Amino acid sequence: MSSESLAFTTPKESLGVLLGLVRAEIVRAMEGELAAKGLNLSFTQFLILKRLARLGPMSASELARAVELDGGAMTRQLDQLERKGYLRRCRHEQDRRALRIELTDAGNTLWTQLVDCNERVLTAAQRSLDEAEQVQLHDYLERVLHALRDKN
Amino acid sequence: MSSESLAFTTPKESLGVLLGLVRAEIVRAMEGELAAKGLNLSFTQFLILKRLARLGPMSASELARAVELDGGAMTRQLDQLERKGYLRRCRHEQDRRALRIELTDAGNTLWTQLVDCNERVLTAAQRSLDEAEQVQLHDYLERVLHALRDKN
DNA sequence: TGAACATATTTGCTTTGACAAATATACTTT
DNA sequence: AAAGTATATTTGTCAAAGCAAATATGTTCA
Repeated sequence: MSSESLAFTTPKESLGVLLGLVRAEIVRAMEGELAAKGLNLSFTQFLILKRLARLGPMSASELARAVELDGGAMTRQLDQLERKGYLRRCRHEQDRRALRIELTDAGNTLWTQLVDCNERVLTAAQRSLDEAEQVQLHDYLERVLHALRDKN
Repeated sequence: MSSESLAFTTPKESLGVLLGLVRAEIVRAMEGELAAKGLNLSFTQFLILKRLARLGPMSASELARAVELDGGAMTRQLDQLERKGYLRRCRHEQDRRALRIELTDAGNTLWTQLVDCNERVLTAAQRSLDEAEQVQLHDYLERVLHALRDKN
Protein backbone atom coordinates (compact mmCIF):
# COMPACT_ATOMS: atom_id res chain seq x y z
CA MET A 1 0.00 0.00 0.00
CA SER A 2 2.71 2.48 0.93
CA SER A 3 4.20 2.79 -2.51
CA GLU A 4 1.17 2.04 -4.64
CA SER A 5 -1.40 4.36 -3.18
CA LEU A 6 0.95 7.29 -3.24
CA ALA A 7 2.27 6.61 -6.71
CA PHE A 8 1.30 9.78 -8.47
CA THR A 9 2.60 12.14 -5.84
CA THR A 10 5.61 10.39 -4.41
CA PRO A 11 8.68 12.54 -5.05
CA LYS A 12 11.16 9.71 -5.13
CA GLU A 13 9.49 8.18 -8.13
CA SER A 14 10.10 11.06 -10.43
CA LEU A 15 13.26 12.82 -9.34
CA GLY A 16 15.18 11.53 -12.34
CA VAL A 17 12.45 12.47 -14.76
CA LEU A 18 11.81 15.78 -13.11
CA LEU A 19 15.46 16.80 -13.34
CA GLY A 20 15.40 15.87 -17.00
CA LEU A 21 12.32 17.96 -17.66
CA VAL A 22 13.63 21.02 -15.84
CA ARG A 23 16.96 20.83 -17.55
CA ALA A 24 15.35 20.39 -20.96
CA GLU A 25 13.29 23.52 -20.38
CA ILE A 26 16.32 25.51 -19.36
CA VAL A 27 18.21 24.37 -22.43
CA ARG A 28 15.27 25.21 -24.64
CA ALA A 29 14.84 28.64 -23.09
CA MET A 30 18.53 29.38 -23.34
CA GLU A 31 18.78 28.32 -26.97
CA GLY A 32 15.71 30.41 -27.68
CA GLU A 33 17.41 33.46 -26.17
CA LEU A 34 20.52 32.82 -28.21
CA ALA A 35 18.59 32.38 -31.44
CA ALA A 36 16.62 35.54 -30.71
CA LYS A 37 19.90 37.45 -30.64
CA GLY A 38 20.81 35.93 -33.99
CA LEU A 39 23.57 33.85 -32.41
CA ASN A 40 24.24 30.42 -33.78
CA LEU A 41 25.34 28.72 -30.58
CA SER A 42 24.33 25.45 -28.95
CA PHE A 43 23.76 25.17 -25.23
CA THR A 44 26.96 23.18 -24.93
CA GLN A 45 28.92 25.90 -26.65
CA PHE A 46 27.32 28.45 -24.39
CA LEU A 47 28.46 26.48 -21.36
CA ILE A 48 32.02 26.29 -22.65
CA LEU A 49 32.19 30.04 -23.25
CA LYS A 50 30.64 30.72 -19.88
CA ARG A 51 33.18 28.60 -18.09
CA LEU A 52 36.07 30.28 -19.87
CA ALA A 53 34.69 33.75 -19.31
CA ARG A 54 34.14 33.11 -15.63
CA LEU A 55 37.21 31.13 -14.69
CA GLY A 56 39.73 32.16 -17.31
CA PRO A 57 41.96 29.99 -19.52
CA MET A 58 42.16 26.30 -18.77
CA SER A 59 42.93 23.03 -20.49
CA ALA A 60 40.51 21.17 -22.75
CA SER A 61 40.13 18.33 -20.32
CA GLU A 62 39.38 20.60 -17.38
CA LEU A 63 36.75 22.17 -19.56
CA ALA A 64 35.40 18.77 -20.54
CA ARG A 65 35.04 17.65 -16.94
CA ALA A 66 33.38 20.89 -15.95
CA VAL A 67 30.59 20.57 -18.47
CA GLU A 68 30.35 16.78 -18.27
CA LEU A 69 31.41 16.29 -21.85
CA ASP A 70 33.49 13.55 -23.42
CA GLY A 71 37.04 14.47 -24.45
CA GLY A 72 36.45 13.67 -28.08
CA ALA A 73 33.29 15.73 -28.16
CA MET A 74 35.19 18.59 -26.57
CA THR A 75 37.83 18.55 -29.30
CA ARG A 76 35.11 19.01 -31.90
CA GLN A 77 33.32 21.75 -30.02
CA LEU A 78 36.63 23.57 -29.69
CA ASP A 79 37.14 23.18 -33.42
CA GLN A 80 33.86 24.92 -34.06
CA LEU A 81 34.36 27.69 -31.55
CA GLU A 82 37.88 28.31 -32.77
CA ARG A 83 36.67 28.42 -36.37
CA LYS A 84 34.10 31.00 -35.35
CA GLY A 85 36.89 33.01 -33.79
CA TYR A 86 35.71 32.94 -30.17
CA LEU A 87 38.66 31.11 -28.69
CA ARG A 88 42.24 30.10 -29.27
CA ARG A 89 44.23 26.96 -28.54
CA CYS A 90 47.53 27.99 -26.97
CA ARG A 91 50.30 25.85 -25.59
CA HIS A 92 50.16 25.06 -21.91
CA GLU A 93 53.24 26.42 -20.18
CA GLN A 94 53.70 23.68 -17.59
CA ASP A 95 52.34 20.67 -19.45
CA ARG A 96 53.22 20.12 -23.06
CA ARG A 97 50.50 17.53 -23.52
CA ALA A 98 47.81 20.00 -22.68
CA LEU A 99 46.30 23.06 -24.29
CA ARG A 100 45.50 26.36 -22.76
CA ILE A 101 42.16 27.41 -24.15
CA GLU A 102 41.54 31.11 -23.98
CA LEU A 103 38.87 33.46 -25.23
CA THR A 104 39.75 35.84 -28.03
CA ASP A 105 38.61 39.45 -27.96
CA ALA A 106 35.65 38.39 -30.06
CA GLY A 107 34.93 35.72 -27.49
CA ASN A 108 34.97 38.17 -24.65
CA THR A 109 32.77 40.56 -26.57
CA LEU A 110 30.35 37.76 -27.28
CA TRP A 111 30.21 36.88 -23.61
CA THR A 112 29.02 40.36 -22.69
CA GLN A 113 25.99 39.58 -24.84
CA LEU A 114 25.48 36.15 -23.37
CA VAL A 115 25.44 37.43 -19.80
CA ASP A 116 22.00 38.92 -20.45
CA CYS A 117 20.55 35.71 -21.86
CA ASN A 118 21.95 33.72 -19.01
CA GLU A 119 20.55 36.13 -16.46
CA ARG A 120 17.10 36.25 -18.02
CA VAL A 121 16.69 32.50 -18.21
CA LEU A 122 17.87 31.80 -14.69
CA THR A 123 15.79 34.60 -13.26
CA ALA A 124 12.71 33.35 -15.08
CA ALA A 125 13.36 29.80 -13.96
CA GLN A 126 13.61 30.75 -10.33
CA ARG A 127 11.05 33.50 -10.22
CA SER A 128 8.64 31.47 -8.14
CA LEU A 129 11.26 30.82 -5.47
CA ASP A 130 12.29 33.45 -2.99
CA GLU A 131 15.92 34.14 -2.24
CA ALA A 132 16.15 31.64 0.60
CA GLU A 133 14.47 28.92 -1.41
CA GLN A 134 16.85 29.43 -4.32
CA VAL A 135 19.78 28.93 -2.01
CA GLN A 136 18.15 25.88 -0.53
CA LEU A 137 17.42 24.31 -3.90
CA HIS A 138 21.04 24.76 -4.83
CA ASP A 139 22.12 23.21 -1.56
CA TYR A 140 19.86 20.20 -2.02
CA LEU A 141 21.15 19.61 -5.51
CA GLU A 142 24.74 19.79 -4.34
CA ARG A 143 24.02 17.31 -1.61
CA VAL A 144 22.36 14.93 -4.04
CA LEU A 145 25.33 15.27 -6.35
CA HIS A 146 27.78 14.44 -3.59
CA ALA A 147 25.67 11.51 -2.43
CA LEU A 148 25.78 10.09 -5.93
CA ARG A 149 29.49 10.64 -6.37
CA ASP A 150 30.74 9.46 -3.00
CA LYS A 151 29.48 5.93 -3.15
CA ASN A 152 29.54 4.74 0.45
CA MET B 1 35.26 42.54 -10.41
CA SER B 2 31.81 41.93 -8.97
CA SER B 3 31.22 38.92 -11.14
CA GLU B 4 34.74 37.61 -10.79
CA SER B 5 34.95 37.57 -7.03
CA LEU B 6 31.60 35.85 -6.54
CA ALA B 7 31.86 33.42 -9.41
CA PHE B 8 32.45 30.23 -7.55
CA THR B 9 29.73 30.54 -4.94
CA THR B 10 26.81 32.25 -6.66
CA PRO B 11 23.97 29.72 -6.88
CA LYS B 12 22.11 31.29 -9.77
CA GLU B 13 25.12 30.96 -11.98
CA SER B 14 25.18 27.24 -11.94
CA LEU B 15 21.61 25.97 -11.70
CA GLY B 16 21.63 24.83 -15.32
CA VAL B 17 25.00 23.17 -14.96
CA LEU B 18 24.15 21.66 -11.61
CA LEU B 19 20.98 20.06 -12.93
CA GLY B 20 22.97 18.60 -15.76
CA LEU B 21 25.56 17.14 -13.42
CA VAL B 22 23.00 15.59 -11.10
CA ARG B 23 21.02 14.13 -13.93
CA ALA B 24 24.15 12.72 -15.55
CA GLU B 25 25.04 10.96 -12.30
CA ILE B 26 21.58 9.50 -11.97
CA VAL B 27 21.68 8.22 -15.53
CA ARG B 28 25.11 6.74 -14.96
CA ALA B 29 24.03 5.05 -11.73
CA MET B 30 20.86 3.72 -13.28
CA GLU B 31 22.62 2.29 -16.33
CA GLY B 32 25.13 0.72 -13.99
CA GLU B 33 22.34 -1.01 -12.08
CA LEU B 34 20.80 -2.25 -15.29
CA ALA B 35 24.09 -3.57 -16.61
CA ALA B 36 24.76 -5.26 -13.27
CA LYS B 37 21.54 -7.22 -13.76
CA GLY B 38 22.68 -8.23 -17.21
CA LEU B 39 19.96 -6.13 -18.82
CA ASN B 40 20.75 -4.42 -22.08
CA LEU B 41 18.63 -1.32 -21.61
CA SER B 42 19.40 2.37 -22.03
CA PHE B 43 18.17 4.94 -19.55
CA THR B 44 15.71 6.18 -22.15
CA GLN B 45 14.29 2.72 -22.59
CA PHE B 46 14.04 2.35 -18.84
CA LEU B 47 12.03 5.57 -18.68
CA ILE B 48 9.66 4.40 -21.39
CA LEU B 49 9.01 1.11 -19.63
CA LYS B 50 8.57 2.86 -16.32
CA ARG B 51 6.02 5.21 -17.71
CA LEU B 52 4.04 2.40 -19.28
CA ALA B 53 4.22 0.27 -16.17
CA ARG B 54 3.06 3.10 -13.96
CA LEU B 55 0.43 4.75 -16.09
CA GLY B 56 -0.71 1.99 -18.40
CA PRO B 57 -1.10 2.00 -22.19
CA MET B 58 -0.83 5.30 -24.00
CA SER B 59 0.03 6.66 -27.43
CA ALA B 60 3.56 7.08 -28.72
CA SER B 61 3.36 10.83 -28.67
CA GLU B 62 2.11 10.96 -25.10
CA LEU B 63 5.04 8.79 -24.22
CA ALA B 64 7.40 11.02 -26.16
CA ARG B 65 6.21 14.13 -24.39
CA ALA B 66 6.45 12.46 -21.02
CA VAL B 67 10.11 11.57 -21.39
CA GLU B 68 10.99 14.68 -23.37
CA LEU B 69 11.91 12.73 -26.49
CA ASP B 70 11.54 13.59 -30.15
CA GLY B 71 8.81 11.73 -32.06
CA GLY B 72 11.22 10.19 -34.50
CA ALA B 73 13.48 9.00 -31.74
CA MET B 74 10.47 7.49 -30.01
CA THR B 75 9.52 5.47 -33.08
CA ARG B 76 12.96 3.92 -33.10
CA GLN B 77 13.02 3.21 -29.38
CA LEU B 78 9.65 1.52 -29.73
CA ASP B 79 11.05 -0.54 -32.61
CA GLN B 80 13.77 -1.82 -30.32
CA LEU B 81 11.57 -2.48 -27.33
CA GLU B 82 9.01 -4.21 -29.51
CA ARG B 83 11.71 -6.33 -31.12
CA LYS B 84 12.88 -7.35 -27.65
CA GLY B 85 9.32 -8.34 -26.87
CA TYR B 86 8.66 -5.91 -24.04
CA LEU B 87 5.83 -3.97 -25.64
CA ARG B 88 3.24 -4.07 -28.40
CA ARG B 89 1.88 -1.48 -30.82
CA CYS B 90 -1.90 -1.77 -30.87
CA ARG B 91 -4.46 0.36 -32.65
CA HIS B 92 -5.91 3.26 -30.72
CA GLU B 93 -9.65 2.87 -30.36
CA GLN B 94 -10.66 6.51 -30.58
CA ASP B 95 -7.98 7.90 -32.86
CA ARG B 96 -6.94 5.99 -35.92
CA ARG B 97 -3.80 8.07 -36.37
CA ALA B 98 -2.44 7.01 -33.03
CA LEU B 99 -1.08 3.87 -31.48
CA ARG B 100 -1.81 2.33 -28.16
CA ILE B 101 1.48 1.15 -26.74
CA GLU B 102 1.13 -1.53 -24.12
CA LEU B 103 3.48 -3.74 -22.19
CA THR B 104 3.57 -7.44 -22.98
CA ASP B 105 3.73 -10.02 -20.21
CA ALA B 106 7.49 -10.07 -20.70
CA GLY B 107 7.47 -6.30 -20.31
CA ASN B 108 5.56 -6.49 -17.05
CA THR B 109 7.84 -9.18 -15.76
CA LEU B 110 10.86 -7.08 -16.67
CA TRP B 111 9.42 -4.15 -14.81
CA THR B 112 9.27 -6.10 -11.56
CA GLN B 113 13.06 -6.36 -11.88
CA LEU B 114 13.51 -2.72 -12.72
CA VAL B 115 11.61 -1.55 -9.69
CA ASP B 116 14.54 -2.54 -7.51
CA CYS B 117 17.12 -0.68 -9.57
CA ASN B 118 14.96 2.37 -9.64
CA GLU B 119 14.47 2.27 -5.91
CA ARG B 120 18.13 1.78 -5.11
CA VAL B 121 19.34 4.64 -7.26
CA LEU B 122 16.79 7.13 -6.03
CA THR B 123 17.32 6.17 -2.43
CA ALA B 124 21.08 6.53 -2.81
CA ALA B 125 20.69 9.88 -4.52
CA GLN B 126 18.53 11.28 -1.76
CA ARG B 127 20.18 9.63 1.19
CA SER B 128 21.60 12.90 2.49
CA LEU B 129 18.19 14.54 2.53
CA ASP B 130 15.65 13.79 5.20
CA GLU B 131 12.03 13.08 4.32
CA ALA B 132 10.92 16.70 4.53
CA GLU B 133 13.83 17.88 2.45
CA GLN B 134 13.10 15.34 -0.26
CA VAL B 135 9.56 16.61 -0.50
CA GLN B 136 10.79 20.16 -0.59
CA LEU B 137 13.33 19.49 -3.33
CA HIS B 138 10.60 17.94 -5.41
CA ASP B 139 8.36 20.91 -4.79
CA TYR B 140 11.05 23.39 -5.79
CA LEU B 141 11.75 21.54 -8.99
CA GLU B 142 8.08 21.45 -9.88
CA ARG B 143 7.80 25.16 -9.28
CA VAL B 144 10.82 25.86 -11.45
CA LEU B 145 9.35 23.68 -14.16
CA HIS B 146 6.06 25.52 -14.09
CA ALA B 147 7.79 28.88 -14.07
CA LEU B 148 9.66 27.90 -17.21
CA ARG B 149 6.61 26.53 -18.97
CA ASP B 150 4.06 29.20 -18.13
CA LYS B 151 5.83 32.10 -19.73
CA ASN B 152 4.22 35.15 -18.14
C1' DT C 1 -19.61 20.00 -47.16
C1' DG C 2 -15.13 21.42 -47.99
C1' DA C 3 -11.01 23.91 -47.05
C1' DA C 4 -7.60 25.02 -43.86
C1' DC C 5 -5.22 23.67 -40.21
C1' DA C 6 -3.56 20.61 -36.45
C1' DT C 7 -1.84 16.13 -34.75
C1' DA C 8 0.22 11.09 -34.95
C1' DT C 9 3.53 8.23 -36.86
C1' DT C 10 7.22 7.01 -39.84
C1' DT C 11 11.44 7.71 -42.56
C1' DG C 12 15.64 10.13 -44.32
C1' DC C 13 19.23 13.08 -43.19
C1' DT C 14 22.47 15.40 -40.11
C1' DT C 15 24.64 16.52 -35.79
C1' DT C 16 26.07 15.37 -31.26
C1' DG C 17 28.20 12.63 -28.07
C1' DA C 18 30.11 8.17 -26.20
C1' DC C 19 33.79 4.82 -26.59
C1' DA C 20 38.09 3.05 -28.20
C1' DA C 21 42.58 3.37 -30.39
C1' DA C 22 46.65 6.19 -31.47
C1' DT C 23 50.07 9.49 -30.20
C1' DA C 24 52.52 12.56 -27.21
C1' DT C 25 53.95 13.83 -22.83
C1' DA C 26 54.23 13.49 -17.75
C1' DC C 27 54.93 10.98 -13.42
C1' DT C 28 56.65 7.09 -10.45
C1' DT C 29 59.30 3.51 -9.11
C1' DT C 30 63.06 0.74 -9.23
C1' DA D 1 67.90 6.30 -16.63
C1' DA D 2 64.48 2.75 -18.06
C1' DA D 3 60.02 0.76 -17.53
C1' DG D 4 55.60 1.03 -16.46
C1' DT D 5 51.68 3.70 -15.70
C1' DA D 6 48.73 7.76 -16.04
C1' DT D 7 46.97 11.86 -18.47
C1' DA D 8 45.96 15.15 -22.67
C1' DT D 9 44.49 15.53 -27.16
C1' DT D 10 42.98 13.90 -31.56
C1' DT D 11 40.59 10.86 -34.76
C1' DG D 12 37.53 6.99 -36.32
C1' DT D 13 33.32 4.70 -35.63
C1' DC D 14 28.75 4.01 -33.97
C1' DA D 15 24.32 4.84 -31.64
C1' DA D 16 21.06 8.31 -30.12
C1' DA D 17 18.41 12.25 -30.93
C1' DG D 18 16.92 16.39 -33.46
C1' DC D 19 14.70 18.26 -37.60
C1' DA D 20 12.17 18.13 -41.86
C1' DA D 21 9.27 15.91 -45.17
C1' DA D 22 5.71 12.47 -46.23
C1' DT D 23 1.43 10.31 -45.14
C1' DA D 24 -2.75 9.51 -42.65
C1' DT D 25 -6.23 11.10 -39.82
C1' DG D 26 -8.72 14.38 -36.95
C1' DT D 27 -10.82 19.10 -36.01
C1' DT D 28 -12.62 23.67 -36.96
C1' DC D 29 -14.95 26.98 -39.24
C1' DA D 30 -16.91 29.48 -43.09
